[in-house]
Amino acid sequence: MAHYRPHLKTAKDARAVRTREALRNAMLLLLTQQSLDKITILDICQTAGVGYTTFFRHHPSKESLLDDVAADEIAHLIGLTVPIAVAQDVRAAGVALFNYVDEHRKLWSALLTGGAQVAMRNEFLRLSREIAATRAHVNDWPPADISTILVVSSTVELLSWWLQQKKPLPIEEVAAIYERIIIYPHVRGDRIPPERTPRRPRS
Amino acid sequence: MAHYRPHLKTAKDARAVRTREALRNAMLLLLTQQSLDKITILDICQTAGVGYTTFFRHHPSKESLLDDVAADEIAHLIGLTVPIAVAQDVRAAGVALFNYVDEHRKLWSALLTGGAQVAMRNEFLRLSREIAATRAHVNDWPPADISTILVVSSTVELLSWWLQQKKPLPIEEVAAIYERIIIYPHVRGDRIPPERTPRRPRS
Amino acid sequence: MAHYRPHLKTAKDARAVRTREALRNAMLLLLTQQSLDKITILDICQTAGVGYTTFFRHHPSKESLLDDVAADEIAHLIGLTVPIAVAQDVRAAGVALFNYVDEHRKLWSALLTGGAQVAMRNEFLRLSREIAATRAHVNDWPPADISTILVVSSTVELLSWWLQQKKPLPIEEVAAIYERIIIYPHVRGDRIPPERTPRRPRS
Amino acid sequence: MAHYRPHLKTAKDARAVRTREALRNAMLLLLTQQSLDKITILDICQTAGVGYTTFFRHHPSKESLLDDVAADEIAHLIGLTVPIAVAQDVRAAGVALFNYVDEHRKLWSALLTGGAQVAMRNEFLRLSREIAATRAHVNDWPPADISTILVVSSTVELLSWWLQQKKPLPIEEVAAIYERIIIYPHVRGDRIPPERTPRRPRS
DNA sequence: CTCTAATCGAGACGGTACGTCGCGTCTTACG
DNA sequence: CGTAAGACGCGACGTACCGTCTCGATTAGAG
Repeated sequence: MAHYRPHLKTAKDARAVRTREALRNAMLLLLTQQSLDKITILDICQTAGVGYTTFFRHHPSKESLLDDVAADEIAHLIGLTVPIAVAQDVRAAGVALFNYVDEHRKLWSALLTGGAQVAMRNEFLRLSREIAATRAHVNDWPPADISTILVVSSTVELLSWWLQQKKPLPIEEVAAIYERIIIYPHVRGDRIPPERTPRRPRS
Repeated sequence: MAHYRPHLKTAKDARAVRTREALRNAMLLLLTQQSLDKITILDICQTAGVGYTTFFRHHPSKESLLDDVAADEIAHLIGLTVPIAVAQDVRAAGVALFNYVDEHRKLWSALLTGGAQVAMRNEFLRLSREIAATRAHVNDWPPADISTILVVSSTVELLSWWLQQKKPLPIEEVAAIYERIIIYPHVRGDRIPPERTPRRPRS
Repeated sequence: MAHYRPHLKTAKDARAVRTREALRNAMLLLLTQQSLDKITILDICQTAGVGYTTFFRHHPSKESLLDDVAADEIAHLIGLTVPIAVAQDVRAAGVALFNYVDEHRKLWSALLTGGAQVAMRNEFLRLSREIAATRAHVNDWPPADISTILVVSSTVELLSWWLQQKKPLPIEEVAAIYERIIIYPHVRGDRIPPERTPRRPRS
Repeated sequence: MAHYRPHLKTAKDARAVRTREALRNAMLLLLTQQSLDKITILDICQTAGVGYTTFFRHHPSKESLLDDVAADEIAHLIGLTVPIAVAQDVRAAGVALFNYVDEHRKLWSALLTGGAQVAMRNEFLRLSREIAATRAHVNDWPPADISTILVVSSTVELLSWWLQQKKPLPIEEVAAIYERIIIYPHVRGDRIPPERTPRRPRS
């Protein structure tokens, strides 16, 4: 967690805990209403019923607070899907992913459609890279880093799009998109060197 | 009026043209040095040798100037690739795309790696949607809009990544990624309904 | 007259004359609506139906235009009253003064109650000093200059006040104030002891 | 809120008090050097060693600061003279007035000859009207309001003139002008026949 | 159960950038 | 080819928000 801890011994002070909670809720509430960079620290404090200075006792910036809110969630999400994906069941991983987001739809709507999408993408990417670094690369093509980038950014885009739909696609369908469009092209076997790739797939 | 918009009939006033050009160049120069939101309107004006107020006679905001710079370029890029892609030659379209960007590497580095990536993605998306709206959808799955979003955002991510590499991949290779990872999953014929998709491609 | 003459040969150009007239009228109109320093040159030009640049062909500043409007009027006013006052008939001078202003009430209201009062006071003072300089001082006490200042500023204040009254005092009465309160203390020549003056002129 | 008004309860905050004092002093210093409307808010802040924004936390405008500076002084001045004048000793009131101004010559020079004369006249008039409203009118002629206006504006003119003289008149003399020319015509109570007043004090 | 020290709220402060307005100059296009 | 339109540089304004700081009130733990 990236937040600033004013005094180590007060980290579990009841008041401090309450303040932190209020700040997180305020951030989430405001994210449902306006874009991250339209939200001012003063807004957050007033929404949270917390003094302006107090904010800085806990976070050096808005982004830090957002990370505080988001990091846990993202870590959870990743922890939910990666193991399944590793076990080669991409379809099940996708379903788990969208199920989880659906169950916390309000939270994720705030995080992904409320103007924090870019920050979320970056945090997501950061965590994903950490995980990717610990694992052997099953494929050397495409290069690992661009794969991570494309998977993460596309996943975020898909989630964001899905959450914004008035009549969202059934989980089955969006998970299929996730699997077929986003993940599948990357995990496909290494049998097709680009230069031998047929120009038109179906020919 | 919020800002003074030069009259249409003076749009070809030599001074105004010169000023606009200076602003565009200044923006591009500054984008190579720092992120968009670190760039100050005053910075732009001083770089361009233009009065602060004059900026607002041409643009209501930095973003507007960036759009002005970017829209032409993006339109050009799209105009370069779409026709080829329509002609079913995705590989050639990719090569044309990366060739063009490579030939204007400095400009595109500024636009994509200088902190304006998000704005570029949005402008790109806007233009792409306009084009998509004019064309019949060859596939109804995945839904057209998410396809557009994923293609555009992934393309921007790939370009951005490619431009940032110290030793960039050869155009052939990056075009292959573009074709195989980004485009191909969307244009693939209806021969592989999701439910029949083998869970493990190589099995 | 203090205005800037762009081209000597155009001084009597019909168009130039028309423009000057339009500017003067616009100034007077605007003075009835707002204070002098709220009036912008652009306001004047638009009201006059004259190009912005054109203003500066005739006047270097708003104040110059105001002087142009006012100087003649003030000179006229002074020319009307001074001779009578010199002839020792202060009462008649006052009546003449207020009669003239009353006959041009609209103009003078603009000049004195429309926010140009200070400028008018200064212009009035300037002209009065010129006249005072040409005349022998009948009294050496109080010092001539402060007498001029007090008479001019008080006269302007009285006129301004009178013009702003919803139910203005009859000319007879205001002329009495002018005579008894403003002029008399300065020209006092012992012949009219103030205590014999009826407190209310008509009594 | 247009500008931030420090809360009443913080009115005695040491920092705020220090800032206000610095602003007042800066205003007075600058008034000795240039006209009020040549003085920039930035000038004031830099002279006071105060942040630009901070100015607006205390005053909505330069004029407001000037009033702040002036109101106390004017109130003091009025408080000094009115009681004596009420006690019918106009001469003593005048002497007290000019004595006080003389003792704070630097301050009053700034206020009256530094380009703030009009603002001072208005503030003076405002306060005088408040006082006049509380008192019975000894005379019904001339009308009370024009009397107040003439006395105030003439007093301000006289003070301003006096302070600008290279060789100022002795207090005795200027107080005589004040009494004979400005006050006497209004309070005329028959007891001090003007013709007995020495035309030149020393004669 | 008080007294002292920490911690909180409130917000004053210096600062940077913004977008606006008006001025007076200077260039340009048009009749 | 002169004149009216208006683009321009400039400087001041007033606002918003930032992050730091000072202050007074509240509270908690030590005596």
